[in-house]
Amino acid sequence: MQQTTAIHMLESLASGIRLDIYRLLVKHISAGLVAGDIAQQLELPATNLSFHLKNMTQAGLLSVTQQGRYQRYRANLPQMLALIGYLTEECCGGEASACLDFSSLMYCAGQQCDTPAQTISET
Amino acid sequence: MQQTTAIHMLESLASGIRLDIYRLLVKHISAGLVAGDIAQQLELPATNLSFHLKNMTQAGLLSVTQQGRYQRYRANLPQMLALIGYLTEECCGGEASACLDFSSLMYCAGQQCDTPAQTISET
DNA sequence: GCATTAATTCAAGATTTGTTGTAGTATTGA
DNA sequence: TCAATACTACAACAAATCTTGAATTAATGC
Repeated sequence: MQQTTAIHMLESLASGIRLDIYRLLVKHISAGLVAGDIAQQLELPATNLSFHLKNMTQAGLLSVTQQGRYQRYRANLPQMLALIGYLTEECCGGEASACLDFSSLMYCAGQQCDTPAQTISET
Repeated sequence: MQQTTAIHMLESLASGIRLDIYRLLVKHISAGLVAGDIAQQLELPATNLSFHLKNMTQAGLLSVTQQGRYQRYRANLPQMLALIGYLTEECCGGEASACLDFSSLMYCAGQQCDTPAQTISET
């Protein structure tokens, strides 16, 4: 990963609204959400949401597919994994796995999930 | 992790200089580096480096220990892991490990490494 | 064709951020 | 005590970012 790519991703995520958008889309990793749904769930004006969605898409955080007049957004998890790899590169002199401990974390990565995430329960 | 904490970490990392600092300190995960060494390796004026180190420390990305008149900085990897957990929370409806694939990544996490990283070879 | 809905683009103002130079604090060693 | 070193704090200007409202494009259904 290039440095500029990482910066764009981090800049994009470093905003309360965009962080909410990203985390919401991670919860709906397989199906994604259309812009209107996101606007409704996060109570954002369409104009402002559109600004942030464009920002995140250009940063590579999200992918978009058009469905008629709807735009369906999804979190780009492989790209997030690449960012994490960039951030932790060359740790322990290249022997990264030497001090790895992810057991207590709740992740979801690799390719898209095959198990659809339909249960929405954000407080 | 609170949202404000995550934002501060991401804001802090979303800068070319601070990203370089962080990655450099990840390479020296166990021993860390004093401010002067960082300034020398990244060719930064002391004033500017100090500004960024303070920013990163306040964001929780780095830890500092005083050694005489030197300040030794280290990357706070557990905090980075917490951030990653926050970003990927509730993926796949809570069944995060269902679609996990970290095999191709180079990580270093958990507590500090026990194997010192002395080999410095940034191009 | 025409009205409606979904989403984006554009311009403008307020806020925030980054860099630099100067000054200041604190530790070291003679 | 004095000078040198390591690092930090402050002020100020230039640059980038966020939000909002009005206008625009595109797809749908009658």
